[in-house]
Amino acid sequence: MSVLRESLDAAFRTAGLRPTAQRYAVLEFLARRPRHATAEEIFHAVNRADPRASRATVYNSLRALAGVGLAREVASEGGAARFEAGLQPHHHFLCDQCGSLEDVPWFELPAGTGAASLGGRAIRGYEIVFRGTCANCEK
Amino acid sequence: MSVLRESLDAAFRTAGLRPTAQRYAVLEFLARRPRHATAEEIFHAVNRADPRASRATVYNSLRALAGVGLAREVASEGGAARFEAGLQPHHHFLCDQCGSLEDVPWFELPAGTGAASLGGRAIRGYEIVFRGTCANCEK
DNA sequence: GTCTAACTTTAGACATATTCTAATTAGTAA
DNA sequence: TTACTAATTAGAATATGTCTAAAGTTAGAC
Ligand SMILES: [Mn+2]
Ligand SMILES: [Mn+2]
Ligand SMILES: [Zn+2]
Ligand SMILES: [Zn+2]
Repeated sequence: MSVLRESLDAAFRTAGLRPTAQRYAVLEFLARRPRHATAEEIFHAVNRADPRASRATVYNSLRALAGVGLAREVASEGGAARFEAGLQPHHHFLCDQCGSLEDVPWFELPAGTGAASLGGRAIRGYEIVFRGTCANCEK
Repeated sequence: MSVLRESLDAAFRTAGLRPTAQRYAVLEFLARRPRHATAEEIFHAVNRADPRASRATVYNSLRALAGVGLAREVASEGGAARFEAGLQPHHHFLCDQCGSLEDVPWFELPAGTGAASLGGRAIRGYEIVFRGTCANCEK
C-alpha cells in the first residue's frame, strides 16, 4: 500500500468517513493533479483504471470529501462546478479575457480588517477572488 | 416616464446598449431587489406584468448588462447562477449551514496587501468571500 | 415619416450539469 | 459469519443554460 494511500486512509478515519475505493480514487486524483477539476474530468480520470466510479459516486464522494474538509468546491462563474483538494488555503484569480481560474498564494487579511462589517456571524474562513487580465492575456 | 426608467435609459445610452423593454425590466428588477436572484426568479418576476421576456432574453439581457457593468454574476457554489445590479462593490458571506449568500459592506484591502503574489497580472478588482455561520443559524 | 441595416426577441429544441431512485454491493463491529 | 448500515450503481429525471431561424424592434439616413 502506497504512502499516499496510507495517509489518505488516516485522513478518512480521522474524519469519520468510510474509506472506499471510489473515494480514494477521487481524492487521490485531486491531490495529484493540477487543480480545479470538473466532476466530468474526475469521472473520466478515475475510470481510466479500475475501480470504476459512477457519475453519482463522483458527486457523492466530492460532497463527502468537502463535508470533512478534504476537498472543496471553488466558487466560480458559469459552467460546471470545479473542485480541488482542500489542502492549503489560497486565493483565486479569474481572468476576464480567457476565463482561466488561477491560484494565488495565501496571505492573511491584516488583523481586524473589516471586522466591523461582520457582526453577528461566526467567520470560519475567507478567500479573496481577484479579477483582471492574466499574465498570458496581458502579453 | 418614471425617474428610475430615465436613469436606466441614460445608463443604457452611456453604455452603448440599445434600451429595450426587456432589458429595462431585468435591470429594474435587480435594482429594486437587494438580492441575489437566479435567472429563473428574474424570468418569473419580469413576466408577472407585461412585457414578457423569454428565458433566452433573460440570459441575453443579463449577459449584456454584465458586459457593461450594470449587473454582475456573483461567484457562487453549486446550483443556478445568481445575479445582482452592479451598483456598489461589496463583499459576500456564505453560510455553511443554510447556504444563504449575504452582502458584506465594502472595505478596501490595505494598500499593497498581497501585491507580491500577483505579479504579471493586471488586477481590475477583487472581492472577499467569507464563510461561516450566519447570524440566523448562529442562534 | 419612410426606408434599410443591424440588433434583439422569441419559442422551443438542444446541450450540459447535477440529483434522484431502487436494487445491489461493500464496510463495520459483534 | 452474520446483521446492520452506508455506499455504489445505471440510468431516469430534473435543473440549468445555449442555440436556431423566423419575426419584431431600434437607429440613423434620407
Ligand atoms: Mn485553487
Ligand atoms: Mn451581493
Ligand atoms: Zn487570460
Ligand atoms: Zn445560515
